[in-house]
Amino acid sequence: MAARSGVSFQTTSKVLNGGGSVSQATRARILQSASDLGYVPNLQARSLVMQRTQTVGVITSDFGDQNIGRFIVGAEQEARRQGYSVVMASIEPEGSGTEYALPAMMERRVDGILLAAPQMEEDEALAHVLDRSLPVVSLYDVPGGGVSMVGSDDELIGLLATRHLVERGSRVIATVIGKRGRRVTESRLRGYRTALEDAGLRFETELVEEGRWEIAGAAGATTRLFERRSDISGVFAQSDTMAVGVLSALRRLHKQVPADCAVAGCDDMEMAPYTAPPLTTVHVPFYETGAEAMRLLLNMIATGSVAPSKVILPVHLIVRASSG
Amino acid sequence: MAARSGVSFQTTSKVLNGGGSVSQATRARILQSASDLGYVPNLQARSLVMQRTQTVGVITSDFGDQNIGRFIVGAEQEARRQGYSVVMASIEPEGSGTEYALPAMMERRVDGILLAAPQMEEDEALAHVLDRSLPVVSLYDVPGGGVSMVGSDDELIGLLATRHLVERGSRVIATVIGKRGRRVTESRLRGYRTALEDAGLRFETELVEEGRWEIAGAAGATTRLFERRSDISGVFAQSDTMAVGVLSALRRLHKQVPADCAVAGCDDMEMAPYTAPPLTTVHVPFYETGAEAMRLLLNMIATGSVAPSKVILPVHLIVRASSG
DNA sequence: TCCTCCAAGGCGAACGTTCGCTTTCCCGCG
DNA sequence: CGCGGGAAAGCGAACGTTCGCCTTGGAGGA
Repeated sequence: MAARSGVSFQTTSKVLNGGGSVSQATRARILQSASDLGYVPNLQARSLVMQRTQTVGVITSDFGDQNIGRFIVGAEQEARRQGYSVVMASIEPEGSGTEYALPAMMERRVDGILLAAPQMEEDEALAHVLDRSLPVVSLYDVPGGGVSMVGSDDELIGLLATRHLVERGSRVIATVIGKRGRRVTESRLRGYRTALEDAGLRFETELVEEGRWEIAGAAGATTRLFERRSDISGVFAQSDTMAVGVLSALRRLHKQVPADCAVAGCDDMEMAPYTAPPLTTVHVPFYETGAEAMRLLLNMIATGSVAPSKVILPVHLIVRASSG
Repeated sequence: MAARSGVSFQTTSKVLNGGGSVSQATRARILQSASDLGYVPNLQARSLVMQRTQTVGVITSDFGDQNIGRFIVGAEQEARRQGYSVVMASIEPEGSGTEYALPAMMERRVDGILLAAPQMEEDEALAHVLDRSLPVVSLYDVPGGGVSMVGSDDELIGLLATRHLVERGSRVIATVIGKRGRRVTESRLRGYRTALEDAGLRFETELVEEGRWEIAGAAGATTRLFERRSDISGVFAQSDTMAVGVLSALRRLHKQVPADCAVAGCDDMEMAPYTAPPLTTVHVPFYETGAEAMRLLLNMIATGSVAPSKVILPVHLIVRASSG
């Protein structure tokens, strides 16, 4: 292409990204032959010399999951707006990511990494790997800290939902929780407990059942709860997906919602207004969280800073018929 | 690192990817200092000389969408299994992808592209851009053809669902369709029509309403359908998501499902067994479709072939309470 | 007339690899 | 003792860029 317009290839480079001084005539000539020949710049070569790839890595557990999907849409769109591309790696639910995803990202020389996989909380090796002065933002807790985080106040989420159930008159309130031991689970559980105690109600472990974030799991958990205690008049599910399982189990038990038992979830999934009955929930801004996380990451990349920070996005209660 | 173990960097290359002949002693020495120094190979440089990036591009409309999310999980996992990374670009619902996503992929010199965005059907410029002898597989129709496709038989999907409604005794069967003009929509509609005519029922345009793939849209469509015809006793929704909207609207109209009106959807989303009542649907193997598409793409890359082919994956009816 | 200056463009190096060839050295054989 | 051969390692080039610096040539001023 340089040959075709009769100049050195360095001059074409000057034209294509604005630097140097080139006369109007040759500039036009180069641009012309570039489009004639269908020239496509090679980002590999460019980033080899520039030492930056304009690419960020996103490590995620499962974008089949609605919430994580929305995180990622937000993140990807923000990256695109700022001229970055996104390389994705999803890791198995049990996998740590340390052994595959992270090395793959490093080999590709990504400029930064966005972590969107809850199971990385449990990966102790992670903190060690991440010390490499590469900007990293996570949507979940990371062992050892030192990594920036963007998320919502999970304790507040549990508190808002449970307090609402209390205020509408439920006195025996159960909760279906996610995976035990995970930070999200424990925080939301703490909020639930605080709301109960604020209202002078006792926290009882027999009112807590594990649904493992699954619909079927939540349905089973609900059945078990009612086997133990038939006087339950409110259930807080730690996700809307699980709330669907709760509603389904309550139908099978011939409980009227909300007359016999109110239900509240959290996350505010797309279908929440269309469940039977429509689901009371706490809205969590997944899309915004993803976008904000990416914004933070790109900012760290631009400024070269690696100082960890923490951003908390607001949540709010949405009351619908399942508790109204 | 070469310096540290006292050999030329070319020799280290031989060690690291098995070629050439290197003595045990130096091999060990090199491996040792590689791990000491935390050496990470640079894929940019490698692919610059190798002329292949071990990366495929995935262009998608929205992984917030459950179905597309599952496509992509399948595709990503298959890519990973074969040692490929995935670069993602999502395009706006109205956007064509031609102006942003494709150039971005070409600049990154991906080895192949997987198209997972239904709106690309409408992009006439696309066929032109794709002629570049790069392997491409699409999950949706692409104008101009010449691109490999993996998907399901959408006409059969419409046929199975509608025929089931006929067989269970519904005589006036309406359908809530996706976005008009899109191939999926038209194919599923054709299946619906065929099933009706096979049973000697008339196809009536007043029994067809557009839900635009949205829950709210489907709820509105259902309301409009019943305003026109109160004798509808069966509804086929072109997606399970829309079926949720249909069920929600029927509740508001105080119609019993399935007694007054049966409902069937398609896609078999995760929540289908937990709607009220559980949803009859046609299972579509999204995960497998994504995996199969990626398998086909990587195979085209490996063999250097660009001959378009077409793979159709099987679907089957799942009967649940909404029609049972 | 000669010097200076600036615009336009060229040149060489570097980024981190792979690959094909060449060189070195030692060993065994005739 | 000389020679061939093979294992081990080095060397140079190439991939497609960016960047800093150098060269050229013409215009303008003293």
